[in-house]
Amino acid sequence: MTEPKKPDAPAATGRANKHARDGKSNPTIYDIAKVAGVNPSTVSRALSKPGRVSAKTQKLIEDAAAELNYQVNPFARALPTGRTNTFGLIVADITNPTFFDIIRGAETTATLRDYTLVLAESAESAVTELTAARRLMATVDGLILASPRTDDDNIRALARDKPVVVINREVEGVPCVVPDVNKGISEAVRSLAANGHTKVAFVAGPSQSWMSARRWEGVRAACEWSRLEAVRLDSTKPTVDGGRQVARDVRASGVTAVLTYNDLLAIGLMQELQAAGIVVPDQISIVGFDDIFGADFTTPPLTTVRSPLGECGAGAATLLLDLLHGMGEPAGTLRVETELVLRGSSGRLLPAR
Amino acid sequence: MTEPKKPDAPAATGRANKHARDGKSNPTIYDIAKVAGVNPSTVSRALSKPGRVSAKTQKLIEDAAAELNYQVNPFARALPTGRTNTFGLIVADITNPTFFDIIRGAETTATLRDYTLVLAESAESAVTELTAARRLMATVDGLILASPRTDDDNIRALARDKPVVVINREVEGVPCVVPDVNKGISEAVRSLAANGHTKVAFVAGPSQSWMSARRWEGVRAACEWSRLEAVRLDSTKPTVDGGRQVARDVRASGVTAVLTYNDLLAIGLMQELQAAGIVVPDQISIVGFDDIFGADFTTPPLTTVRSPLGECGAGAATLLLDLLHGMGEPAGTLRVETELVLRGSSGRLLPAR
DNA sequence: TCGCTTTTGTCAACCGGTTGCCATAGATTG
DNA sequence: CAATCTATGGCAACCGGTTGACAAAAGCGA
Repeated sequence: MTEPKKPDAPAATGRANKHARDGKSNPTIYDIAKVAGVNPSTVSRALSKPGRVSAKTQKLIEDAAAELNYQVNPFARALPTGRTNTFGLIVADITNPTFFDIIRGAETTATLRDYTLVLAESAESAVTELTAARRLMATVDGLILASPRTDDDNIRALARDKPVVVINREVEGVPCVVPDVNKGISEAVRSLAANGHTKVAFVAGPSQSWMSARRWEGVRAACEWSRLEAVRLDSTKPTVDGGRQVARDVRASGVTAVLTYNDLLAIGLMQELQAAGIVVPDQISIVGFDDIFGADFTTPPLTTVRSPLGECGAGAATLLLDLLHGMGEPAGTLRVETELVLRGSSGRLLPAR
Repeated sequence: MTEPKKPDAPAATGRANKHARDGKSNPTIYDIAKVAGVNPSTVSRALSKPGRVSAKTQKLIEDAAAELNYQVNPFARALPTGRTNTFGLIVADITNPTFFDIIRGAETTATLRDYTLVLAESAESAVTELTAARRLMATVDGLILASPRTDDDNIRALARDKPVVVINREVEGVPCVVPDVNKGISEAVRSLAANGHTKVAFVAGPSQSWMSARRWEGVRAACEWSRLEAVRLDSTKPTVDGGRQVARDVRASGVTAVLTYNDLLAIGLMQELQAAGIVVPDQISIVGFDDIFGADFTTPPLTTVRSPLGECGAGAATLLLDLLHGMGEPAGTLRVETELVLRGSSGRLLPAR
């Protein structure tokens, strides 16, 4: 009974017909083929290889597809080709607002180009991150790593498998999207210098954070240029809580202005200092990084070096998709501009009363 | 030169061997079968049907799988079964912090149970939402809709296809997770009443928002109970900006306390009122909803009715996964508690100076 | 009108698991 | 010890597109 053709059948008297439809599950290219009176492979070509079939047949097939309300089965397509029209995005912490805009930028670009975004979180752990990355690798066409904690070699290993784009970090041999901190930082430091500050602190982020190192470098260089003294303080974690905890060190350091690794730290620091009766910015100026959601909720609103996070997400997605479609070269770093957003938390030092 | 096999090789004389490995692509169950000396179908059973094969064979196969570093091909599995170990989450706005915790809750639960989360955004549009939902439906096992804008009938239609769970809205016949507003609201209103307020306003959210309607109902009922006068004001959009815009109406309404549909509106409103020189809470009390990230960044920090958003996300994911695994009944609504978070933006009215 | 190139459609073999059905071997029972 | 049952592994047909090879058809110049 494996004989699919019935030599004597007058009409479609489907017996053990292989691709018989019973109106139950979704229509397939076989159904379309039957309706349009062509071979299934012709349908496949019409639907995915523009120009491969004649305009006439194309139209015929498209009409049949529309009539049947056909939708390709992504798995059936993925099985032989490996393509899934999907890419993964791994962030360190979904509730960290730094990533919100990155996620949105990537999602928007994905949808725009008919891709689906798969999201995973690493919970700030390098091993979780790598596990998630490996897991995703199986089902996506490419991967975006936002502020990855994994080391360079592992990232390169992933990148050998499928296209990978890194955000907020530079990895040799892997395409990256990083905010160029210099412009924003020098604006910030110049502004502080102009307001009479002479000694500033930088509150660093996680020790393995590539970006934290870049920012500290930038701050130190800018301070040198402006002839300010710069000191570096460590934080326990890059959160509001971490900011509160570092307040002691900040006061002890005797600086009149602070730049922090990120806005969260800045906000926590400001809260703690204010709780201790210190007036911002009269007694101390505070400058954050990133301009996250909520940075302007504080009183005074936070001065910060804005990174165009949405742009980073969108840029990384674009880079990845271009890579997937064979356009453009594999490596290279995309730099996006940063700028100072001057709000109320920084300004002129008032003489002590 | 496309001939990879040498027909005269002495060993491993794979002829037109169907599942010949060349060490290139990923190992398959056929490779395992060969190594373990069993049939591929036995491998399949050993790997996915616990108990179907003998312990001895099981071990044999597992060892071979480990040795080859085998990973199932999700597409090959999905094709015949339809199962993908994936579910979708659609939110109205990725950058709205209300959804952050929902996303995290869902993601955490997903990872915990070996599922992958696919995220999509509807950009607050009912049609985009439906499109995204339909698109996702093809590739996921189930769907979570957070604060959907689509109408009930369309949601039910989706739910007929695959399991759907709704957050922040009740849809007859579809399992839902909703914060039970009453406890939090009555706490809030009682607190206002105790502080001498007699007339409060509720700033509503989007007109199609089910949750906004519930909250207004809750506020009105609680006010009636506490013998307060309640008025309802409309907002243009449920954002910080919308909050700023509604400030005029709030002042015109002559109330001394305001509850807003969400924290974003509350924050915007507070900013605008403060900019006009009004002191919060001395001259007006403000209470938000949700307790989003950043609600405590403001000065004074925002009093708000907290919804356990993370719990909602996790609960919805759990509900969905249980449904997918045949446990539990299809419908029913999961209610989570809300509570008042008393911070500085509400309190006793000071007599006008 | 004929041979030659270019389209265009068909055939069939995949991609890699899953699963119903069946055969066999070992266990159980009378 | 024969008869029956059950646990286990094998066979082969799917799931639904994709694609290389090829043949039929069409276009075209001489």
